[in-house]
Amino acid sequence: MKSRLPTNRTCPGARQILDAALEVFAEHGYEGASIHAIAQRAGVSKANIFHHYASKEQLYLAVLRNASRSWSEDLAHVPAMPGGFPAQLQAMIHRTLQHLMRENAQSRVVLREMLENGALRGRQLSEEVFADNFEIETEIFRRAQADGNLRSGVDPVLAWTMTMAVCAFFFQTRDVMRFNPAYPYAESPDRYARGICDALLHGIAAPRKTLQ
Amino acid sequence: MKSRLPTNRTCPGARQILDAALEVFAEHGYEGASIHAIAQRAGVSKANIFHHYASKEQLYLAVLRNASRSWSEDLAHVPAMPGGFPAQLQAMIHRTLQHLMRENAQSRVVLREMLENGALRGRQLSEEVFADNFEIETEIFRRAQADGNLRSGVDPVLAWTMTMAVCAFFFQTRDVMRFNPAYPYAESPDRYARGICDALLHGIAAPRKTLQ
DNA sequence: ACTTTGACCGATCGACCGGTCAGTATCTCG
DNA sequence: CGAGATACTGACCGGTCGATCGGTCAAAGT
Repeated sequence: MKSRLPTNRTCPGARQILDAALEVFAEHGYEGASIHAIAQRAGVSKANIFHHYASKEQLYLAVLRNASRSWSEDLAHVPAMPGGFPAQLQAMIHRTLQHLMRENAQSRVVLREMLENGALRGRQLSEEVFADNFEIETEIFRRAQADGNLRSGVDPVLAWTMTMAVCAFFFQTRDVMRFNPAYPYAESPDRYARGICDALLHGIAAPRKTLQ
Repeated sequence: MKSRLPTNRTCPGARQILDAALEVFAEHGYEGASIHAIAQRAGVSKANIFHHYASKEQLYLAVLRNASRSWSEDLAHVPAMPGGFPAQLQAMIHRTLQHLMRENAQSRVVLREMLENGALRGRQLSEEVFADNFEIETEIFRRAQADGNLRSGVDPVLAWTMTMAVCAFFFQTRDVMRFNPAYPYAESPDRYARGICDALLHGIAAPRKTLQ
């Protein structure tokens, strides 16, 4: 009988297939990824893939699920980190950037899934994951506002959005920006994180001279 | 003989094909878009597409070129807008968000092309467009810093990056966020633009009480 | 020792892919 | 009225797609 899920944790073949599928999906997208290419990279036969996963879509969903879990696990305990609000924001940016770059393929698949809203493939899945992380991470900003560390006029949701946006944008444009000599951050994400954090906290407008 | 470029400005068929291709490419990506689907949406035969465009890739590049030109034209005269730096930043954010949403399909194709760096399809093209807009738009921040309106500790390039990031992120996550009741901005981009602009200018950190 | 089970494979299916080609309709120019 | 160029089409090509088939093989159960 055909198994609908990776049958066993210790089954080596299914894991190899999942890893290979992650890379191929990340590189070519869902439609551009062929089962043949995945099978080749995994070193198994094409038919074996359909033995472990019911269809291409199920395999893709398994990859998405894996990536989402990895993201949640990696970012979950940021709220519990020590230090004041600036230190936590710094940690959040640093962690997010680091995860995006270390788990490059996973990040690419997830981000791509969000852009392609038209396809209903992993929409519910990404909504769930997004909502989960949204809940956890905005809590940091809400608490900071309650503690008087986030400016009272700023919506915590907006602050979270900006933080995530600068991280995602860096990751997405990095490969293009790398060849732009006027953009110095492609190779130094740490410097980017520090600059972003400072600008986010204290703003980019010059202080009013009348008050200085 | 087969024409390698859209032969004539006034030829109606080529224009219909280009429009249909834009939508299909935006919806399914390069690999997922089939010539058959494009032909159907354009109301022409499949072979006719290859009469006006030498190949699927040439058609895609024409779509990309069109989208890039549209973007540049729409955003080019932001630097010349009247008002101080805050007003210009506001205008830049507003214009960018508005263009992303009005030219939804074009924006989606361009953004997708940047994420898929692996494919060398329109990489050179997107690099050129990116570099062009980069040059024009960062100039706003450089001039603001020279005029003493951008805080001296902030890199103009970083300020531009943050501005573009929040716009792109809003556009990309909008369809997912729409179903998140805790996210109030999906349906009100103007409110988002104002909030972002304020937070960017004045920061999200609470003012030091010792100095207040 | 015999059966069952699940991992795995080569061969193959029908559908669809990008692309070609011969041929037709339409228009322009002389 | 032709002659030639262009817009356009239906039929078709080789190849690849996701998916299925019958079958092999080694390990586990009894």
